[in-house]
Amino acid sequence: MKDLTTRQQEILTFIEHYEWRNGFWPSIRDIQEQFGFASTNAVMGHLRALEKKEMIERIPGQARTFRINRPDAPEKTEIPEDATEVVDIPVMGDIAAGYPDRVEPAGEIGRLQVDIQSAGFSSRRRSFALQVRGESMVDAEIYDGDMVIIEPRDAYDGDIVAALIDGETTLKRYIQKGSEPPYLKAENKFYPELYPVTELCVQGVAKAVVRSL
Amino acid sequence: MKDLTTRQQEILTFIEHYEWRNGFWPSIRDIQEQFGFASTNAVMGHLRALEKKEMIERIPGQARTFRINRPDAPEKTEIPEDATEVVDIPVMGDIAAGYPDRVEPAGEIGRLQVDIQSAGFSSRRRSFALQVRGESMVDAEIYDGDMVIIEPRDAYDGDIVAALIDGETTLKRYIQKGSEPPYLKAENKFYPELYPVTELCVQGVAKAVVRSL
DNA sequence: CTTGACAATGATCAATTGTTCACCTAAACA
DNA sequence: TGTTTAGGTGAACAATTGATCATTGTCAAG
Repeated sequence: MKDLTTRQQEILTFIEHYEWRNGFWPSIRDIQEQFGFASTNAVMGHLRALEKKEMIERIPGQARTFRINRPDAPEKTEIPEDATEVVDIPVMGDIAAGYPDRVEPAGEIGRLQVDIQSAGFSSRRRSFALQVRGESMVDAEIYDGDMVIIEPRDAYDGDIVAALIDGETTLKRYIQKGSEPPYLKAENKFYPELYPVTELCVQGVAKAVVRSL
Repeated sequence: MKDLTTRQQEILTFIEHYEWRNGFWPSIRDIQEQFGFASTNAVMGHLRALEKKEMIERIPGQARTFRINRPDAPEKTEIPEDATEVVDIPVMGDIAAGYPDRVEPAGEIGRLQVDIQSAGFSSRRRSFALQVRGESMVDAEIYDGDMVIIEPRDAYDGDIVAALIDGETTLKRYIQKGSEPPYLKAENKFYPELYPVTELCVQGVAKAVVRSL
């Protein structure tokens, strides 16, 4: 929290508090009412400011769609004093690092606990884990049976991603040069590159690999 | 999960999954698109069914306002094997069990860990805790300094509630007989009953009391 | 004295989004 | 055979809700 004016801080707090109490985000007019503004535009101004300062994200034109950028969690009051910071991540299924696959089933099949420092990924984002099947990423040191931790977001060139390609999911490196259409590349010379026929939809970017020994 | 048809289960799963991935709830048309329905009404039918079966709650007319009634959590895979199930609840301030009070400050001032079985409250709802000040609830075995765990929801007659009455908050028993206007009652004969002048707004229902010994 | 960030009014517009009406099919049921 | 339940189409409607225009005022910095 740097550079926020009092009002902006108040608005941000209200938005977070509202979500926490209600389970969904407030509308512009909910905020307006809370602060007694006579115009929705007062809220809009503050939201724009908060967005410019990267405290929140929104989806233009869509109702009640906020995302709060917590500046890498104030790391709560660490009551579970036992160890280093550990996050508890749901395992959502498995994913093929090989040839593309049926769409992985939704739903949680287990949980994985990861030490946050050693895994090298930071925030309490909505990450999830997938178990890798196949050998197509071995040159990137990702082996059959490993767990990859996926952070849902857009990919940049070179990221390793979980992607939906032509209706099937797979774990591959994401390649996008200039304005050319992106494609997927295996990290194993025995596997081919994958060019999407109809669609290529990135589900998330791999942030860490966990291997149980 | 009882009595849900396949379709209804699919819809419910999608809604939960969408929230988990995006941080906000889907619109009707988001769901429609996902399942390839030609009409939003197909979704409406299922939502009505899910609501009748009390799997979800919604706020009529408002956008993206879901609430999922998890049938008392499948109590996840208990990886933290150390003890009995413990929940970690934020302490949001204190509350007067006495005469009504200034509005309690927003924001977390500490954390409380509670054994879930012994506290007798179940789900991972959005509960929070408040520290009690005052003696007005002593006949209900709630004493000065106790922590009450509040579950945000509407109150029924007889519930002990954290309520905002005429702009001030207090912890009292909520009385509503028939269609008469509700009022608040202390559990201590030396304290009067409280009838709202302008407003009576229930902030949540007390589900448990925790007393550190 | 002007510039610029911050805060807000008031009115209006347009898109998103929930809701409803009428009507249809197929399976299950009694 | 009629009836109910689940699942769906298609069109239209209206409320919610986000976005934008023009304007006003304050206050501190240059």
